[in-house]
Amino acid sequence: MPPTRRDRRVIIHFDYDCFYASVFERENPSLKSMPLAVQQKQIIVTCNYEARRRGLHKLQLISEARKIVPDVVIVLGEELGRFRDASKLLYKYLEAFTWSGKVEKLGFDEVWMDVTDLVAYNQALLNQNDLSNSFFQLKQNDPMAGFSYDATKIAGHTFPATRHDEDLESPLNTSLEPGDQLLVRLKLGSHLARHIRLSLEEHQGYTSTVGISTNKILSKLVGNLNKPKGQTTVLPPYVSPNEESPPATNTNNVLLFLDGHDIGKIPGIGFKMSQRIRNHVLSRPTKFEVGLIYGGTQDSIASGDVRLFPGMGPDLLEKILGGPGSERGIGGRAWNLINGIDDTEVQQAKKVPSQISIEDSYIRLDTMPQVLKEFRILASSLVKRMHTDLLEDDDDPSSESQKRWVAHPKTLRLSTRPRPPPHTDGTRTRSFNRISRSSPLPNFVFNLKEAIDATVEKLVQVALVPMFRRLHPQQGGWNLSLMNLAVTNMVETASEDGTGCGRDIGRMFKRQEEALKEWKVEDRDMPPDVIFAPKEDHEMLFDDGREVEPSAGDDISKAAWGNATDIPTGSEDLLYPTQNTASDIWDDGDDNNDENNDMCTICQAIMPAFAMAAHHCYHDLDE
DNA sequence: CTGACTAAG
DNA sequence: GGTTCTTAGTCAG
Repeated sequence: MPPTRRDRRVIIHFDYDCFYASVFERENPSLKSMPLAVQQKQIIVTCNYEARRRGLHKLQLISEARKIVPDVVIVLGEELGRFRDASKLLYKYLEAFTWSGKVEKLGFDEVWMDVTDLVAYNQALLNQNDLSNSFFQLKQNDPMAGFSYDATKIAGHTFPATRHDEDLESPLNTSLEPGDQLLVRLKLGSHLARHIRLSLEEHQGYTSTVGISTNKILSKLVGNLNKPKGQTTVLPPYVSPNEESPPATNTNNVLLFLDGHDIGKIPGIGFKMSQRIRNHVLSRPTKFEVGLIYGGTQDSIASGDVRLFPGMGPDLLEKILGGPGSERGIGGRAWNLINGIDDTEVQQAKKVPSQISIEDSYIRLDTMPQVLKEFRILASSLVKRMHTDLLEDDDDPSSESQKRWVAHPKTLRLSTRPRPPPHTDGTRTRSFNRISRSSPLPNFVFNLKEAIDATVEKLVQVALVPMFRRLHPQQGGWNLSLMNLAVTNMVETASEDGTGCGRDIGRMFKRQEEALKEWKVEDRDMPPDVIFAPKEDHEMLFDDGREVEPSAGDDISKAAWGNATDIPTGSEDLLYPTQNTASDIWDDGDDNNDENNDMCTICQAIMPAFAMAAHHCYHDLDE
């Protein structure tokens, strides 16, 4: 039994055409007429359509490409900053069209927009007597902002390309069957999509390929039918008329469209899942060429083969896909997907990423000096990324500082991909598995006054080297093919503009944030809820306080920093009270926090117990 | 919370 | 499952 459809939304999916190449063409328009390829390491990650016309394609070896198109222009695309910037700009441009703010990015070059509200508004505006001269209003409060369009026609391509059962040119707007209401909304959606797509090209210089439907997977998949710079709408009917009708695929455009796709092409069904499904449907394991032979499997299974397989349904899929480690409810979700049902919302933009990571791959990385060198390179990029992505201009006139952290990652993670040592019989079981260790992120990385190189060096010594030892306790023998550095576990800093999203979570922490604001370090460089205190065993201890023994601060010695010149010269790395006494910070509510406050034995300052360790560190370093 | 894994571009 | 580099999410313990 196929699940019930809820086609109440209009979703547009944007995919910028050969995005990396387009970024370079924008910077240098003369490239547009030439075959252009973007290189990372030894492969072409993307190329423009002139290059494709001459036989190049994505993920091709550079050497191969040079043979096929000797005069190909190859640009290096390993620095992702320019792509990130362009992606952000285009995202902001698209976001401005929406009323709901439901705009979701996938990677650098894809965006979904939920335009249900704009479409509904403009549907109500239609004049049934003059549909061909309609005006699409882009703003609710400005009847002049918008564009003219012919509401009797759909804009761009459709799936199916021609409709067999109904005349597209003669729609009525009201009191129709649900399917016809859907047609009207998709029509408006297609005109809006075209307008935005052409605006994007005219004003930003990027062409895109667009899909229009009622959910995320259908809009994404259908766009692929006409690329580049095309758009495609999935036409109704989205449901089969009724049970006694002929085979569903004749009358249900969603299934007609989806059934032809390889099962692994359905978004959400990746390699592992499609392999397990294939194994079951073919009732034998899919055979891979065991060696290095390229070509994969010749056993490809269409989505329709799966959907129509005897006994297929959520329960069977649960048996196939379920088990330890699998997502709960995966069977039902997969069943929905192959039926073209995806009720997941288009997510509103998060202002802060939930993770920032930097990685590099290596042919051979097996000595500590090499590792240290790469640590410095990676950590330096990471700290710079944190600056560009997590700092914003501080418009607070009462402060002279210009930047403040919008979020503080709490965790630092080091991942490596060890190359498995050649086994006894010489067979190398190459694995691409990663292993990782994480630790609290030291506060000093938030210090904007220190030079980046100094911050990086400290980070390497106090955090990365210890983590590396936990990851690879052996003295040698390892050889890494990849290292990745990440900061995760973002804690958003309370924002003053009341429009900040995540009010529910904000409310939870509001009281704590308010209280801790007073404990901020100069220029608000520091996270309000994290402190650190060096420990005697050359490892750093970081915590949110309540688990730190009050005596921890006594263990501090300059030796913990390796050498004296690395010691922070001032109090910049430490938290200390700036204005209020601690008592009025913690005594504001029904919670009884009195026992959390302590007085410093040296300077008599009152502060939460958890801050005492760091505070003592401050005194110790002054000696 | 940590660490492994899956999926996506 | 492969190429590169990155992000997001889920699950077990």
